[in-house]
Amino acid sequence: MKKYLEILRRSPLFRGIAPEELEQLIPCLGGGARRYGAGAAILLAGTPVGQMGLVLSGRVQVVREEFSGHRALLAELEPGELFAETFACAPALPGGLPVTVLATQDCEVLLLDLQRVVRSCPNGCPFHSRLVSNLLGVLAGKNLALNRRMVHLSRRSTREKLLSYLSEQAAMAGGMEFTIPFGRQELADYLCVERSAMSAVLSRLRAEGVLETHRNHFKLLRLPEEAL
Amino acid sequence: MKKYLEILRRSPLFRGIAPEELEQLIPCLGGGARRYGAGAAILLAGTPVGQMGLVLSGRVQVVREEFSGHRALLAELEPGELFAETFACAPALPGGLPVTVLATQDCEVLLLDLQRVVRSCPNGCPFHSRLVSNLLGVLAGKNLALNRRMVHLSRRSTREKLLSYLSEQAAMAGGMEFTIPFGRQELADYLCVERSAMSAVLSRLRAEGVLETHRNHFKLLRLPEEAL
DNA sequence: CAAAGTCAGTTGGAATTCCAACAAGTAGGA
DNA sequence: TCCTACTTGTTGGAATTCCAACTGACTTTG
Repeated sequence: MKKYLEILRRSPLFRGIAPEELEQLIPCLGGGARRYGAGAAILLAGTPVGQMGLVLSGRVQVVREEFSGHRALLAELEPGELFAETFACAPALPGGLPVTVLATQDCEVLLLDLQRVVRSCPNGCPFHSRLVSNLLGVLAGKNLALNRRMVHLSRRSTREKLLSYLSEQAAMAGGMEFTIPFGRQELADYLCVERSAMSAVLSRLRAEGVLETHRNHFKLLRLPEEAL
Repeated sequence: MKKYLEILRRSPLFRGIAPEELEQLIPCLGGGARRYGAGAAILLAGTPVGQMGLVLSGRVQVVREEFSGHRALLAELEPGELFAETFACAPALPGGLPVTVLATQDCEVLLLDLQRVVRSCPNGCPFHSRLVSNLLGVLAGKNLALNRRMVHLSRRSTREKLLSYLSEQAAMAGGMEFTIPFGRQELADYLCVERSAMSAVLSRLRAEGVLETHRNHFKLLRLPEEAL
């Protein structure tokens, strides 16, 4: 476990807890590192929910088994990232875990029991409250990200979705010129629109003198009313 | 405060905590009820975030002040409901609270400091862990609801959005026949599509023998492939 | 440098959605 | 019952999106 202290210290769950405190905290959470071979199921859909996981090494996929038998990839996680925390925290999921977590390579994960995280431990160790605070922060952060995306998705047209996203980015950057973290296909996926249609809309916006683009770098010249 | 014990007991935050324990817990959270007149601002956008609120009486609106000065109504809350909990739990929101919370009638609100909720109190009162658990549950539940909706919204066409929603409802009801909690306009709003276009799509699905409808009652006869 | 790959933009016809207006059905109150 | 209000379904033309295929610019790699 020692060799993973650095990863833990930077993980969203253990952030802000000093290494020496971590060594004290981990056993107190009953968390042992487990090793999984490539292709193994770490958590299986339909099984009771109670623990969440943290990737220590290797790579992990979260997938949803569709009606049709088709597998939808929901997330691909790197060391330090959390999984299943939402399900572990949700009150009573009927039908058990709605996703499967797979090891795509040989990997090690730390499985944590929610109850142990929430209850302040008998030793009264003071880092629990930081832990809880971090966990709340993770859930709230996801919530905000989902909400932000929802605001864009709820716009009806590609044009409105784009303008909504771009004006948000401008606001976050604090200016009319900014670089976005997506390529065109990724942006189209994020906004749930057709890439080619989006490209056409971007061209139109350029022609209208609304913006200029260079790859991922955007400059908004003026905001049309649709941006709200 | 006594007269609100029943509301507290049923609120998502204090659920599962007995009344006598509540009386012990509330002061320990430093939560005093505050009274606001109709139209007063309970929490103001841009101010630092640190507390969340619980409606005790009256009615409260959460609104977002848009760029344009336009006000978007995000939620309308009744006694027992929580507000601003996501913002209070999110780590460091630059720019302060992104929404304003208004009293639309005379009302009473319990404002709670997140730090007090998270830190197990000096008296070591054991209900904190239940409280934390509840709060995690609230955030996780919102997360799941947002995710569910996102799955539908991310479908490209009205038809796909509808089928996605209806097959989810069927799955939740455990059968091909179920009643949805929305009227047509509300459903269209939830799925972010045009009501009339949606009506047309429903007609087409009926004509294709995919489903039957009677007001809010639906019967799925067979699932086309687009439903995934 | 050439070949292959990737990314953004363009195009055109089919399909869908948007929008406004209207029609038909239902519920509640006078 | 009549009136009114509300909900749902329908329609038609304009606008937009979808989809597949292609072009051209730039990158990577052998």
